[in-house]
Amino acid sequence: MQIIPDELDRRMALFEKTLKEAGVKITHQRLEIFREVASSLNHPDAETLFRNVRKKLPTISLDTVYRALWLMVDLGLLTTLGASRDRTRFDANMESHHHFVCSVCGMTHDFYDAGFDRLPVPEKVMEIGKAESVQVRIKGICMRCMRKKEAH
Amino acid sequence: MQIIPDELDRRMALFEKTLKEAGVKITHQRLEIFREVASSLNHPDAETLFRNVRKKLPTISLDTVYRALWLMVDLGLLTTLGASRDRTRFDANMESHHHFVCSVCGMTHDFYDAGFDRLPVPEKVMEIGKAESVQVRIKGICMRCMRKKEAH
DNA sequence: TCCTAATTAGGAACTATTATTATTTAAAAA
DNA sequence: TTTTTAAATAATAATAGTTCCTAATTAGGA
Ligand SMILES: [Mn+2]
Ligand SMILES: [Mn+2]
Ligand SMILES: [Zn+2]
Ligand SMILES: [Zn+2]
Repeated sequence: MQIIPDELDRRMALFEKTLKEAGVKITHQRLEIFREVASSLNHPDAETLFRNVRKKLPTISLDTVYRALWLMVDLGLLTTLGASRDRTRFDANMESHHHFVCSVCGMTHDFYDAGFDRLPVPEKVMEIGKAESVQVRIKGICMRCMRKKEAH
Repeated sequence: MQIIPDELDRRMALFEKTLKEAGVKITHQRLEIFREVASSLNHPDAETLFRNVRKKLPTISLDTVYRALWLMVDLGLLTTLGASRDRTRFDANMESHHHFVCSVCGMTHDFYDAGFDRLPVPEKVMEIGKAESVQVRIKGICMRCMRKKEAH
C-alpha cells in the first residue's frame, strides 16, 4: 500500500512550508521521518518508522523519531490514533476522514464519507465544550481476520 | 459526579450474572473494582481505581486491578478509551453513547444522541470488514479549559 | 566562512502494564 | 459443615513504550 506520488509531494511541500513558518530547523532526520509517515497508509507506530528511517539514516535514535513525530503533531502535520492496549499510531492524512478498526488484529483503515464529515454537533454537546472536529470510528472485524476465523 | 443508585444496582447485578455465566470466581477484589468503575462517570484509569479500591481493600495489588479490568473488558462489562499520549481509561457505560474529548485537559464526557446511534455504515466500509459498532468522537475544548484560556 | 542556538545520538530513567511464583480463597463436592 | 482444588491473589521482578539528560553536532543566519 503506497500513497500516490502527487499526494506525497503535496505533503512534503506542506512540511517544508510549515516548519519554516514555525521557525524550526529542517533536519535530515525530520525530513526522512516525515517522508516515511507521509508515504504510509498503515498508520505506523514510532518503532516501525524508526526501523524504516534507519535504512537511510543508520545512526538515528528512537528518541529523535518520537521528538520529531510529536513536533509534527503539534504543528498539525500529523494526528495520532490511540489504540488503547496498543502503542500510539501516527497518521499523516489530514483530510477529514474516518476509521475502521479491526477489533481482532488492530488494523486501522481510512475511509471517506461526506455525510460523516458534516454530522451536526448536537446542541447538548455545546454545553460540554466547543467542538472542533467530529470523527466516526467503526469497530468490527476485518476481511482477513474473518477469513482466518472461518478457516478455524 | 456520581451515578444514580438504580443504574449502579443494575450494573452490579449484571456483573454477578456475567461472571457466574462465564464460570469465573466472584472475588472481593473483582467486586470492589467493578463497583468503583461502575460508580464513576469519569472514565478513570487503572491507577485511580487502584487508589480508590485500596481504601476498602488495603492489600490489593495494582496487578489485580489490571487483571480484573481486562477480564471485565473481555466479558463485555467495560470498554476502554484509547487516549493516545495517555494511559488507558475504562468505561462501564455499555449503552450506545458517544464522547466529547477535550484536546487540552483530556477530559472525556459521555453524551447520547439517537441520530448518531443509527448512523448507517457506508457501503464501501463493508468491503473493509464487518462493522459491529459505530461511535462518534467529538474533539474540542471543554468549558473549564475555555474559561482558563480566557483568563490568560 | 563563522557563529550559535537548536537539534541530535546514545544511554539512562521513567511509567504503564504484564509475567512469575508462592500463598490464599471461592465455591463445588462430600 | 468440612474438605478439596483449581482459580485467583499479593508481592515483586520484568517488559515495553516513551521521555529525559548531556555532550557533541549541525542548520541556517550573519
Ligand atoms: Mn487515518
Ligand atoms: Mn463513556
Ligand atoms: Zn483484523
Ligand atoms: Zn479541558
